[in-house]
Amino acid sequence: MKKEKIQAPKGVSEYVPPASREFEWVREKLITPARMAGYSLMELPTFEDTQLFTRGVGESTDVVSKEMYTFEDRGGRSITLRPEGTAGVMRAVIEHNLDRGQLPVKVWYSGAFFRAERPQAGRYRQFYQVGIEAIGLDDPAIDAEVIAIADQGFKSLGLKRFRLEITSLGDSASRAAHHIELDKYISNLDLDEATSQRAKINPLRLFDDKRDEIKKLMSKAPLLMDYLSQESMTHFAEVQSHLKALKISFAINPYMVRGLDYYTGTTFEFIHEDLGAQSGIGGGGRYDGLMEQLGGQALSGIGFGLGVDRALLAARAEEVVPVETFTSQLFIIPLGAQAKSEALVIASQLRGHGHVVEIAFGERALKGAMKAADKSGAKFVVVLGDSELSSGSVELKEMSSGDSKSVRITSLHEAL
RNA sequence: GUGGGCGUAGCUCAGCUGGUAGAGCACCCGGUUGUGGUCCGGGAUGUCGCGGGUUCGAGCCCCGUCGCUCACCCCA
Repeated sequence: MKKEKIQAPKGVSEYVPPASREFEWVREKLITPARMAGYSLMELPTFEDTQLFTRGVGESTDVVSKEMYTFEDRGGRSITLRPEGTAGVMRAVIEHNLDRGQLPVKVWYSGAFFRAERPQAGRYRQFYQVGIEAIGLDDPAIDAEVIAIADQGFKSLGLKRFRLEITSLGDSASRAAHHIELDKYISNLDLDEATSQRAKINPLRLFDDKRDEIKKLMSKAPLLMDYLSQESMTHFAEVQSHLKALKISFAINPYMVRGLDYYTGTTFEFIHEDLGAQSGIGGGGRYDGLMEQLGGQALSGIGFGLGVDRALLAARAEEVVPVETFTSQLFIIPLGAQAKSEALVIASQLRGHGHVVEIAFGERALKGAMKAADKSGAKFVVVLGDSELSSGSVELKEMSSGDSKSVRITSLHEAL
């Protein structure tokens, strides 16, 4: 009797061959620029004390208030699957006293994150992000470098149809002054219930509304950009001049809103043009009060999170995903039991020399095995039968040309 | 959480006004004994997402449910 099939939980993204190779490729490309800029790996738990997020990300945010996977563990502790990466990094930096050493602390991470949202194109309940954090520097140059690292990651994938938007959320004094004026402005608008409710939680959200009538209403609203303190303005101007020096094009978007409470100052977003509603492929910014909020020193920080799933969708949309990112060099077809045993030994030795080697297993006929070799994409194939075993040499056949030459088994690793 | 579309072989899909399933691709085997990609021949495969209901009879109709998908919302 056939048992009922068990399916993956709703809305998760998973990658199986052959698509998993594309995923690996994207993730590696996004990580590389961070490594090359001297960032070190931070490998953290996927679940944390719930308080880390309520306190770090902010209870008023949608992410915390309605999108977290929270449960009680067997010891009665409240645990949450991480919905984002920065809070966890801060917690670990504080816990391991990394902030007591040389600054800045520069780390990168990569892994799965969880949000209980309604799935749609590019939005999953378990998704993958690559991120970096640079902690303990106020220098605008580090802001530019962080942005440049993300930009480099996307460019190295071959992406072209994306843009960078930046803004400054200023310091807390700037925001407080603006908040009062914005509230005053919004209170005079005629809004529906849901919208005014959103405005109450975060008035900046209205700037992000997609409806034309709201856009129109908000077109004369006071902008945070106009309330920036002298310091914030200077900082932001320097970030921009660094970006220009780096030849990274950007647009200032004074309407940009980020959904996490900790952002301050420089804030940015990478948006892809071919992705539909979920077009943000990466984003980040400063979070100058976060560490203190979590019980650490009052150190500033800046970082980003890049969506691996979305970057892959973007790469597919632009058709820049390499066709074959994995091919073996040699495919060995053994004929007979003794040859099979010998094939295992030869393959093992060649792999020791750094060659990618596959063997035809099972009892397939030679023709079938050749087909398998062809499909594996292997560059070379050898047939290993009785005559080869006794002579000690094989015909090394190049699949693309069909040419072959006689090679001693013992010197195969040089011939490859 | 709200709304729209969809769910038939591994994949892409067809299936007329209800009469118990098909194509292409992929896969496997073979085309005389140990060499692939083309060509030819043959073959396996579906509880038609799941559960109810209407009917003599349902892949086609109705209800529910699960999932996928797109948008709102939110964001990576």
